[in-house]
Amino acid sequence: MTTRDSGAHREPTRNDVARLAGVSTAVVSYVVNDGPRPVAAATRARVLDAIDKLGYRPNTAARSLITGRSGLVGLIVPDVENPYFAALAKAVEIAAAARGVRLVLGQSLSGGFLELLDSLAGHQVDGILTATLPPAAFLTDHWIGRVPLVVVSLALSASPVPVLYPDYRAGARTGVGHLVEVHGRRTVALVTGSDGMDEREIGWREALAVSGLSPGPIVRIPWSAQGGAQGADELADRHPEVDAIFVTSDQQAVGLLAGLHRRGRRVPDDLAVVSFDGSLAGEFTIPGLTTVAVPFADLAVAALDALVADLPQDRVFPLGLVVRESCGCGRDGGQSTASTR
Amino acid sequence: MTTRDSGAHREPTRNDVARLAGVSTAVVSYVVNDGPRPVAAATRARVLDAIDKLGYRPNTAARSLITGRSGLVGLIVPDVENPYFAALAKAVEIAAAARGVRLVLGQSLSGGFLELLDSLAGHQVDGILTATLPPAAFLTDHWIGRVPLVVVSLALSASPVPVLYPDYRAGARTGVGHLVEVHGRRTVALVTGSDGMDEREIGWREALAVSGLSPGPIVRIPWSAQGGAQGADELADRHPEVDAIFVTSDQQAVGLLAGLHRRGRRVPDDLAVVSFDGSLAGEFTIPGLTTVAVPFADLAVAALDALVADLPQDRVFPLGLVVRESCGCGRDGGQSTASTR
DNA sequence: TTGAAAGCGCTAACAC
DNA sequence: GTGTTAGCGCTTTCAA
Repeated sequence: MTTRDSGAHREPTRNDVARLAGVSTAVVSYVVNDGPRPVAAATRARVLDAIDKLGYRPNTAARSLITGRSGLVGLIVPDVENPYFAALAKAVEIAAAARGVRLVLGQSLSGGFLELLDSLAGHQVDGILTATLPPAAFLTDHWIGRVPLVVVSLALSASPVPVLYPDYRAGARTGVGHLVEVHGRRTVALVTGSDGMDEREIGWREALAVSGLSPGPIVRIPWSAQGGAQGADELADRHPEVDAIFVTSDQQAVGLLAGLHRRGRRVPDDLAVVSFDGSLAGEFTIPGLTTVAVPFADLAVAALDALVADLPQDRVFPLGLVVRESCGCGRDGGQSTASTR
Repeated sequence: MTTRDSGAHREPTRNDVARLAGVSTAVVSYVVNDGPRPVAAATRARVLDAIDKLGYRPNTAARSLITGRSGLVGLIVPDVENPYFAALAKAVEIAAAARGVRLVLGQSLSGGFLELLDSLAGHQVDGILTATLPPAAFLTDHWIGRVPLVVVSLALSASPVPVLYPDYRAGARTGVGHLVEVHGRRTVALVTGSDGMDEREIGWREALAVSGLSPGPIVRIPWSAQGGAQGADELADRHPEVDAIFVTSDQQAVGLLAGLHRRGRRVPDDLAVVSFDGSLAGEFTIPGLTTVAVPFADLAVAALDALVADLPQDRVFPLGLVVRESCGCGRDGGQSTASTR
């Protein structure tokens, strides 16, 4: 019933393989790593055979000790259960797997950010992706020159490490523009998780300004569905004039939709809603959530590239608009897409 | 702007620390590991000081080479973006972090299960938790005696490795029982992702039998929100007599709710719905989803225990009922809980 | 209480 | 094409 027979099965090593194949250990390495020296076909076959017989599996810890590379990358997110970070983690894991790299996951909710970094670095990860904002002082003082670090999905300016993120500003413009131009909404509220002016807020202002509209009310709430529900209450109570809402995350939108429903405000008839993320959370809401979609896969691939190639440049990614019903588009509007402008 | 100055900063090693502190490398180990030999307070202070000055961080790969333990555990899930597995991954990461262990995440969607296992084992993980069902032959033939493996959240019988899972059967009984006993529903359909009789189906049958009811229709759909929407169509089209639904996952329930809404069936008035999981997905649906809740945290802690202690026993965990509105309980029913019977 | 040294499994010169 | 061998950074036995 138990899994480990405590030592009964010592894992076979390169030595065992060499012995069984009747070759030197170096040759085993050459075969396993496909280099750096050539190996005769017959020899290679013998080695492969021995590997198979023994069930030999290279010890990456030992390899890592020499090469300095572990084939591990760290990903730090606040909370994987959050649909946004779940989508990100999924994409990063896929991109990493495609490179033969494994993902070490760390949640910043379960420990200090710095401890997490140290722990990951101690495990010899080849690099760390963080979607949690590192302490500002930390970035400049402590980390430079250590494990490659890339900040992903956070719009940091003047960062000492590479930063890759969706174009929050253009994305917000797209979403709000849709509300205004396609659906003719005039008073677009912003329901945001940010506690200060951020890129999405700027985009929201810009889209409104382009159409000669002034900004609607701003409702600041936590980055959660719960927060969205609060936002619905605040809007219903204090801003009856609002005819559309741009909300900064799908998760907040889910709570917002539920809250508006409870308050008897109909979406999209009374209030049109456009959200931000393109996560699974908004796929089957009632009504379906129109959302500005982050290109998770592209972001993940590029972030990993930045990590392994150690590319210095920041990158910004264009977003698409996933049109469902909450904006006022009919069911037949389907899931069409328009990219950010 | 870049992170790594290519060799400019060699990571300090135990040797550097020893030299700076004027002690032998062994002493550094004693200090770092707090054993196995005692160290004089003054010496320890010098070592600690040197560690701090140098920013020394033990290389776990090297340590792992000797000790055979890496401080890494693998977690295999089909897809982290799925709210159920996201909840599981979150709980496991938290439980692991509490033990000073890091989580290596593998998604079985992005590669073969066996390759994933081999890859994780190659990285010297101390054990592997899998929420993806391993190939049956594999479990018996290939793995025993290798890295400790624990199957989590899958009800396998007669497994050669430890299996930990929520009590699907009793959980289903609780959910269906609530529909029947509290809300007096008589025709309870089962909307399930399983393609054969599973524990949840048995529980559903049992709960119905207890009340002298015969099983309602069974609708088999994929484990996705999309699948739930299909289920709603099938129910609306072919089973108008149904007055309640027990659905096997929150994610399916989300799609089901949306589908029923689209078809004009009111929940809970026309149809009461109880789901299974207790994930975030059902928290802000319209109406709020009543769901049988998996104790993710307990499961995660126990699974890790099983892994490190190499405990042979299977374990089954009781579930609670999170009561919201989809079952017919009023809003004031609140989020009360009842445990599985 | 401290130090010297063997060696964990592997890679990659370097020699043949 | 293949073999020999010096370490990678670390733990731990054994001796001092």
